[in-house]
This record gives sequence, structure tokens and C-alpha cells, in this order.
Amino acid sequence: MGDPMQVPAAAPDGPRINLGGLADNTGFLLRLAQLHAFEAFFKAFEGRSLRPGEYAVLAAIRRNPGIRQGVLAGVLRIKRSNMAKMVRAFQDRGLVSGRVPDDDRRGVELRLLGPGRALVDRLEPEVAAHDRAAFAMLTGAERAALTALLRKLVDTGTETP
Amino acid sequence: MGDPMQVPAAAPDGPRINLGGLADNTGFLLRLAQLHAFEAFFKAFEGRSLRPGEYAVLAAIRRNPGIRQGVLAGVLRIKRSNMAKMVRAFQDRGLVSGRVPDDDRRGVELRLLGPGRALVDRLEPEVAAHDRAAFAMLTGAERAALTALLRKLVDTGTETP
DNA sequence: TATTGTTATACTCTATAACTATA
DNA sequence: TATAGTTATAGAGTATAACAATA
Repeated sequence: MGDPMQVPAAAPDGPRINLGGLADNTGFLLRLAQLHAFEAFFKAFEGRSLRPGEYAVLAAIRRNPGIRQGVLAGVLRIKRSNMAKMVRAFQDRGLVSGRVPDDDRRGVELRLLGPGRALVDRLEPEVAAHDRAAFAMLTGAERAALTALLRKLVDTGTETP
Repeated sequence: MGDPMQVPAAAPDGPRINLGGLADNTGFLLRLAQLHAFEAFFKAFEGRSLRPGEYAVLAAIRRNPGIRQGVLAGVLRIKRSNMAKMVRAFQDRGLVSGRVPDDDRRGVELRLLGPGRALVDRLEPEVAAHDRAAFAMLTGAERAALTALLRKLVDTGTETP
């Protein structure tokens, strides 16, 4: 099943390595693919002090104003302790507001402030364009197929207990 | 393009969050998917002190006896400094041999020793079975399509300079 | 001078546990 | 007693830089 994967070695035209069963291992391939995605992101947005996770948080708040901090952490698979630190940093930068609702004063509802909304609205097309560029080795149809498969995987595969 | 991704929030049947453009972002989806893959791997192989990267190294040496350490590091996207530590640990456990070739005494050729080969041969079917189980939310055809897409992505997307 | 591997170290991301306050 | 968030800290994984040996 499947051709043995051949990966370029040290030189672009160097010896090619047969990885055997690894070539069919979804987890292994996902690790390499995500490595590529992160490297491309950092290269594209370097010097702007924006990490992929930070953009995801801001974009998610943009689409879900008033989302509870813990719910956001669960959806994006970020530990609540780490989310607290990130949100605090956003608040210090004037990007995000956290409002304690009257009906449950333990929670925090997150919303974007003006500068935060402006930032996300400016970044959104850039991020989308970068994504297309970073995966330009796939055709549009292939990229669509890939995201559809990943979405199905993620939707049922990441439980939030 | 594409339906807005809906991700289960805190409760399995809790409020569903619209992630907007993130739902089409390949990098974001890859991160979540890889998170799932790692969690599943650690759960399946817990108590056996085997990390995904370690298995990948052993399996790669299995298929490419005599592979140079630096080449292996490049293919698996592991820094040579970290590879050195990992190989040393394998040697201490009697799993791997490192031979300095006469024609270039800087290099190290890696091979599996008996116990290392036995370990990989025992693990290989287990790892394959685990991979199927961990991604059982996809059909066999979908999983094949996913690995094919990832392979194309990785093959051209991860340059080893 | 460049390459291979090694060592030591720093850094980032993530994980864990203890705490406060609210429910 | 359970939940939401916070804080501090520990750990894993990865990255960087200096070095020795060899080419």
C-alpha cells in the first residue's frame, strides 16, 4: 500500500532515503507537515512578534465576542493556565477586554477592543494568503481536500473533557 | 468556501464555536491534528519509554542500515546536536551501533544491533495498528488520501539545506 | 576553510499543582 | 464540593554556539 516514501537527504539531489512504514504513518507525516507550517509562518511573520497560537486566539475572539476564556482554551487546546498569561498580555497591549459577567462572577468574557479588531481584520487576509503560499506545493483542490480531511479528524478527534 | 468549522466546546454537546477563517487554515488544522496524534501515541505507548521521534529514528535506521547520522537528522528534521544525544542513548542501551568509515573518519554510520532490530520488528506492526486506531474517525480511503497529501506536502515542503 | 559530530546551554512551549473567588 | 481563573514552577522539546577531529 503506497509507494515507499522518498525524502531528500542532505543535498537537494542527494541520496534518497526509504522510510518504509513511516511513509504511511499519519502521525509521523503530521509532525513533518506541521513543522513545515510553523517554519513558514515564522518566516512570513518574523519581526512582528506574532505567534501562530496568538493569532488563533485573537481570530477566535473576533468571531465569538464574549466567549468565555476557558471555552476558548478548550477549543484551541491551550491549557487554561497558559491562556491566562496570553490573555493578560493582550489586555496589557490594549487588544482584548475581559468582562466578568454578573450571573457568574467566576468567568471572564473576552472581546476585542478597537485596536485588536483592527489588527485581526488586517491580519486575516495576510494569514490566508500566507497559508496558500506556504502550501503552494499542493493544488487548490488538494489543499481543500487536505483541510476537509483535517477538519473531520480534528472535529471528532480532539475531545474537550 | 468551506463550511464554517464547528468545534465542540467544553462539553461534548456544549456550545459550538465558529472559528471562521481558521477552519480553512492548513497550519492551524495541522497543529490540532498533530496534537491529537501525539496524545494518542503517548497514551498507546505509555510506560514503554518510547517517544515518537525515537521510534522514527530506529525505524529509519532499520530501513537504511549504515545511514550517516547527519543525513538521518536532516531527513527526520532533528537537529544534529539533539540527534547525537539520542544516538548515544541508543548505543548505551545496546540498540544501535555507530561505525566510523575509513574513507571519511568524521562521519558515523548507524546500524541496528540485534536487540534494536528485534525491538523495531516487534514495534512496527504495533505502531501501524495504533496509527489506524488513532485515526479511526477517518475511513481507510480517507486515511490513505490524507497520507498521500501529507506525503506530497512533506516531500517538497521540507527542504534540507 | 568546510564538514561531521559533540557538548553545554538557553529558550520556548507546554504541563502540573496549589491557590483564590465564586458557585 | 465543584468550577473558573490565576500564579508559580517544572519539564520536554528544540535551538544556538563553541569546540574537536577530519577533510
